[in-house]
Amino acid sequence: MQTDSLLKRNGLSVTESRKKILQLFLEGSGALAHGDIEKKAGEKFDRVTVYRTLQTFVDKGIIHTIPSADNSIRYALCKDECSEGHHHDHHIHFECSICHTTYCLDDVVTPQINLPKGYVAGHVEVVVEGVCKNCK
Amino acid sequence: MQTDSLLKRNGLSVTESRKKILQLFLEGSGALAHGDIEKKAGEKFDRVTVYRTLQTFVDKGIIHTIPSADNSIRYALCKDECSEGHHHDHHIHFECSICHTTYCLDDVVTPQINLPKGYVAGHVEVVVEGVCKNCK
DNA sequence: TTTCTTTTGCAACAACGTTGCTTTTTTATA
DNA sequence: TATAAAAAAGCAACGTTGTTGCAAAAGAAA
Repeated sequence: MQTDSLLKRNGLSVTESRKKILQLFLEGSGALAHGDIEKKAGEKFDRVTVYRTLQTFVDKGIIHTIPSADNSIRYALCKDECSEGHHHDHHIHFECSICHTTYCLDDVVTPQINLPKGYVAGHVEVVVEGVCKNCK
Repeated sequence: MQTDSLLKRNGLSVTESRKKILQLFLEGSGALAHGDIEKKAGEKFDRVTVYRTLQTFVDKGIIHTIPSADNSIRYALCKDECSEGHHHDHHIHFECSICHTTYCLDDVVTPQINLPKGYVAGHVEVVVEGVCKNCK
């Protein structure tokens, strides 16, 4: 099973909730917010478990967070380069203003930004809002 | 008074709370989260008033929101080009990972992003995380 | 000043997120 | 495969954040 090996590879014990939540990320195309997961998991798990599982996955580099301007952080699967305590999500994110799906555009890398003197750049987040290919 | 005319120019009645909150934005350099405002306004206003005032300011194009990955939207003053229902904040934002101040870098415009076929870009948000000039 | 309109504050509530602790599940090991 | 140790889940309780309806207060207009 795909989920089992992914969990084991990251040094996590294999539990029902972790498998289920990971499955949701693997089968869906878009990013998921905490609320989406609670709904899709079908009242099967406690809210607390969902919070803790998401946190664990972020810590292990299995998923990453996507910033938003509406106070609802979304999460999406990381590609292979991520590992514990070290995210490498150099791609940009796209939010469809019609269907509200959030996509990781893995092939579009974040641009180089020229900052004013004195500022040192670390991580760059780019979120593009617009209309996705399914909603045109 | 600066605040009064700014409010009037935007068709808003001049009230104590609006003046005070606007003042906070005018005198500070960084962006403010709802919580910051509640603290700085010194228990003078009801939480609800702060929420409603911020919403009103956003609607009128006086302030704009800055997305974040930590569930705490920040707000900052718009430049003159913004108006009701029409924000023009084409600048990028910078979050210092040491002092946690969020700056609007008004002179750095958002880059052009090449999206995959089928995606139509609307607004582009760029948030750079790093070390600011005061914390180096 | 008086009237009308807008905004504020309050109360109540709903959603979101966290923590400590007990029970259950998973893992490791015999 | 049975058992002990470790890890995770569930539960309850709580604090914070954000929303709504309505009465009281403040601001605008005349």
